[in-house]
Amino acid sequence: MSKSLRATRQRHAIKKAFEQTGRPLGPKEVLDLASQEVPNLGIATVYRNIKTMLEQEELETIDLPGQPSRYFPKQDKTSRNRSTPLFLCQKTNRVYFVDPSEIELQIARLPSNFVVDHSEVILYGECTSNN
Amino acid sequence: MSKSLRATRQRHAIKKAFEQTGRPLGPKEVLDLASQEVPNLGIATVYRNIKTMLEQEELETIDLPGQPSRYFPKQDKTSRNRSTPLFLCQKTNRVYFVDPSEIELQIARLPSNFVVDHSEVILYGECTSNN
DNA sequence: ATCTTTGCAAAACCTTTGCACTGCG
DNA sequence: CGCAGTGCAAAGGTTTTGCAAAGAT
Repeated sequence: MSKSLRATRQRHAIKKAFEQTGRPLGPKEVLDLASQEVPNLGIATVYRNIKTMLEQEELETIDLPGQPSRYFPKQDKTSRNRSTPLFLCQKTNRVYFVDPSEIELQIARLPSNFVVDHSEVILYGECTSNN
Repeated sequence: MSKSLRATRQRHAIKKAFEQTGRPLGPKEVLDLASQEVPNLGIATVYRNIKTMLEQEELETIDLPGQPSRYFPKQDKTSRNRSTPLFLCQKTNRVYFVDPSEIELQIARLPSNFVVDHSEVILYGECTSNN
């Protein structure tokens, strides 16, 4: 049984931030966005809500090498899996999802004692324009 | 020309720590190991030396999603290939370098406002035997 | 003697926690 | 009301920086 959650302005604003941007957000990004709606929102509240939403499996963690964790609303389990390619804009430090069908990864011969379970592709570059 | 570096006990102990373990180390691990040789070694000195060694390309950064940065002695200073694929054994948590020639990554069409600089491929799986 | 390097402490970050207060149910 | 949730400030944890002193060349 999941524990009772109350509908607060803060929680609503935080969810809205995730839903409206469509890309993984870090706690500070969430704070900035949600603060527009709830001015005195505290960063601790953001952290606590992210933690709760992770426990509820409403969010998933998006980790990139050398980067602090970001979070994103969990999709329908079929629509996206953990090997979705990611694009990190090195200018804005924003992360975007890349259409997996645009990426082809081929693995030839690895040493026979290596068995691959899954893989991850991360693109680094720059995004122009785009608010 | 590279800037002049002095041979200090601290720097020597830090290099030795990397060379003797043969695996990527984090700053705290380096401190613990090198402190055996230089008791009053400070963590700031470790950070500064790692930074210097990175600039000298004596070390390279090994970053994996969701894990703190570790550092590893660079074998070949001429091949500064930051997109070498990595294999993470999920059983031993060890990282191996994968021969890039065994990996082929093709990127079809991205949104026109995304320009890719470089990419990273991480394979997750298991390695058997191979101490 | 010069000038890099060090140790220490403080600062700068990021994330978590304690606590009294707010406000949902 | 009762108690989950919040804001604030303080506390941890990690990495960086300022500065006087140590030490390599």
